[in-house]
Amino acid sequence: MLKFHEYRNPALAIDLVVFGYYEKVLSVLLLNRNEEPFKNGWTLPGAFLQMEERFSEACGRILKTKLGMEHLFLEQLYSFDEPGRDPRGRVISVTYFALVNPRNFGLAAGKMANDVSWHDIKKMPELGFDHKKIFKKALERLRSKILYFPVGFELLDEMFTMTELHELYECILDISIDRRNFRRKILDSEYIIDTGQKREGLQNRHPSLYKFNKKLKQHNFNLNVS
Amino acid sequence: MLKFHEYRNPALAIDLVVFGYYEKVLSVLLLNRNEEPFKNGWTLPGAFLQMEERFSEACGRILKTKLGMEHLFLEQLYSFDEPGRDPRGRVISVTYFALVNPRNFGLAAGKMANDVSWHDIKKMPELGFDHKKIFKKALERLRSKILYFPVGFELLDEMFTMTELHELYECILDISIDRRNFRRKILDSEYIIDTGQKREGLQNRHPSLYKFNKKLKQHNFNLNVS
DNA sequence: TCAAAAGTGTTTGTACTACACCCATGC
DNA sequence: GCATGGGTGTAGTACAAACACTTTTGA
Repeated sequence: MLKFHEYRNPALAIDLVVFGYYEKVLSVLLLNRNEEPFKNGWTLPGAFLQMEERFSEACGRILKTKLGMEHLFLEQLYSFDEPGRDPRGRVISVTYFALVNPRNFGLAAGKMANDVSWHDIKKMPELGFDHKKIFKKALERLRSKILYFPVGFELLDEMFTMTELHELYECILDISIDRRNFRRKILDSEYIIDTGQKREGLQNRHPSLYKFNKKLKQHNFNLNVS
Repeated sequence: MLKFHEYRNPALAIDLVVFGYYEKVLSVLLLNRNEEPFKNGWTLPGAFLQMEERFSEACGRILKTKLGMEHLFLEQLYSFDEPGRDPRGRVISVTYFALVNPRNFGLAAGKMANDVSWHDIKKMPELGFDHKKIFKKALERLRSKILYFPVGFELLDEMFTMTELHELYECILDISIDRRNFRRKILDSEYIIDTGQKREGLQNRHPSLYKFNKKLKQHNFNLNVS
């Protein structure tokens, strides 16, 4: 009897949607391919799953070797199966999305190596394979997740002002939210803690610096925005 | 150069969590295995993905050949990757959950063929592989989904009373919900339409029969229960 | 006329919305 | 003092929770 992997099986790829937030812009990391198919076109970073490898290990491998990143927030997104999605043959793609603060990886200038760069989600180029679809699904997930889970803290510095958090929400959701109501809701939810410190050196009143409340157990908050 | 599928790839299975609701009990379809591993143990129904097959086609194949069912509500759940989850070798499992009205398939008596049967979700046996984990994830998804999506209609007859819908929600969520507030909320949401007909032959007041409003476009309802 | 379930109404409290106003800082 | 954002307060409203009461049916 054959072992399972000796049968013909579809290849299994892991593809990542890595979101970064910097200077009031939400961006995604894209790779410029240097080989066919889609040579010189943009795609999401990805790799084939190794036989003994876990999904999370493959994600870590991609993040580290292709992007130089480690220990990011990762969440499985969806698995894609269209038979024609890769012109080279049948490839199933298990996708994950990741959140990163670009400043933690020295990519703040907006560019990395020649073949990797951040792209404003509002100015996305054409993407190879079915990666546009994957990207859309990831953005949808991020937008719904941020309403009931403190996802934003992965994207900001360890300490941040209320205004920075507010701008992040408005940017991701692409809506405007009343500054004062947002503030009250976030503070009531106990997701963040006032560090007692202030951001200094600004032209006007020095805002309080907050950090994420890591001890919070219950995620009993719902940002009800229309 | 080798084709992708000529490399060693993990096998890819599709496993299904099929929920059925009948006589105020939420159940899951389980298979009694007649071969190793887990011989004579219970598992979720599943199959290996064929090379040219889509996930949804594999789901349809499992539902039809093993369970004699067709055209069910299906939604992708999650993909599982633990290297040890199948003792025979590396197998990735892409899972789906399905909703079915058992009465539509003549399974109302609670039993089917020798090796397939409904199991009350409150009296689940041990499951082979990592299927307990998959089941738990499916139940979790069902419980969260029912709060903002009219998922229940897949489980009931085409026409149903308000009380039947109410009991379904209480059963799935495993909580009690005020009958009158539930009624108002559901009616306000316009998810269901009064057919004008009544259920007759009961010992007391004849309740209205409703059906799902298929024309409803916007899913603007949120059943806020604690 | 009684029991049981269906259907309707009402009070109360909470939480969100939409605002106005004051405070701290650098210039 | 003034411009600019940060921080606080409040009236109005909508909606959900927690109730009581009436109606319809079969026996």
